[in-house]
Amino acid sequence: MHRHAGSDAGADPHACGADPGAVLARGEALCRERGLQFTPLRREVLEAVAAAERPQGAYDVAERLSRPGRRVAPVSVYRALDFLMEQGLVHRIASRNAFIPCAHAHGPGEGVVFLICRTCGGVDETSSREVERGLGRTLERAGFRPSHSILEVEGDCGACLERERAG
Amino acid sequence: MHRHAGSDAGADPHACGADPGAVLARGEALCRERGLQFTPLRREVLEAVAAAERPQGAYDVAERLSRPGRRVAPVSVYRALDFLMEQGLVHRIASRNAFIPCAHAHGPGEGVVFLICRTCGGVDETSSREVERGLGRTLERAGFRPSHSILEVEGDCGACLERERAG
DNA sequence: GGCGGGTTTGTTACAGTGTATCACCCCCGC
DNA sequence: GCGGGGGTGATACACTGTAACAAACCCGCC
Repeated sequence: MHRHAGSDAGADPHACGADPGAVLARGEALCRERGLQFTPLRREVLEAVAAAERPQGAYDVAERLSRPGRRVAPVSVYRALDFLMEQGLVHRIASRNAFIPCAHAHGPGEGVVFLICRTCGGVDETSSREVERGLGRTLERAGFRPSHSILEVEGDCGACLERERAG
Repeated sequence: MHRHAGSDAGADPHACGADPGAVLARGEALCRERGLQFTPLRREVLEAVAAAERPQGAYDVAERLSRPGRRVAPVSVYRALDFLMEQGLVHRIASRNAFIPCAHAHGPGEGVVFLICRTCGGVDETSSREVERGLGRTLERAGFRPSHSILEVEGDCGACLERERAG
């Protein structure tokens, strides 16, 4: 899954994980542009995360990439994931200890909302200027200077609600 | 710490963890009212979390409660924490795998924002109708029915910013 | 061509977080 | 007394993440 769920008026829609090819292409372009190495391992890890329907744990990825004759240790996956997160190519879902791909660039300070479906397990990513603005005001009132924030919502996605209604 | 950082106009201020006695009193009252057992272990776990300045891990609590002659296993602490969370007496900070006390009742569906200071490690709890409203609209637009959400902001709290400016 | 230095990866070991399972205990109602 | 349910103790285990060090690799430079 990792569909995009829409965002505030004016924001670009984007597809998170909808197309592994697009994610890989973005990773490659982005690394070239920044003079960083898009190594085979990093590519494979990104590919594994992007190909999955649901958030993948580091150990899931390690298992996916391991075959008889080639073992990929979790620690290697963690390093690749750290790199990919720094570059904004994957996100970590704190409430699940798992990772999802991200195919679009986030603006600086732009808030992201993760929509985690408890039925199908998929995760959508969206953003909201409304939430961002409200949060900014709230933090200001509290005298708190933010550096990073996570907003994860668990519930039922539209598709699963529809399926439930029909079935 | 666990100070209260203020909330939207009209919302009651509340002190999370500011007064362990108040937290315990609320726990006791709430269990009596709901016909649940506020056992010694649960009380001790809540007390340990409430007395701490910063979020406590389950293993921290287990260590705190253990003395020569009496060992409290982490698993027991987890069970107590699960109970306390269900009753809304403690919150879990997902980004830290740790727990903080909560001395006030949250309204149904009321959003809570955790402000995590990366300098002093303390956590403030606040709420914002603005954020809640914006999030509600965003979720509606996405066709997503929420059951539970977490909003954690990491940064620098006012006190630490002040201290930095002075020192 | 060989050398030095930074980055990436492999490997092992370990720390930290959370859960499953079963036995025991205690209390309460029948 | 006796059965049953909730709570706790205890052990073992699964899952998540990091530290430390060695080996491989790449690239510029002499």
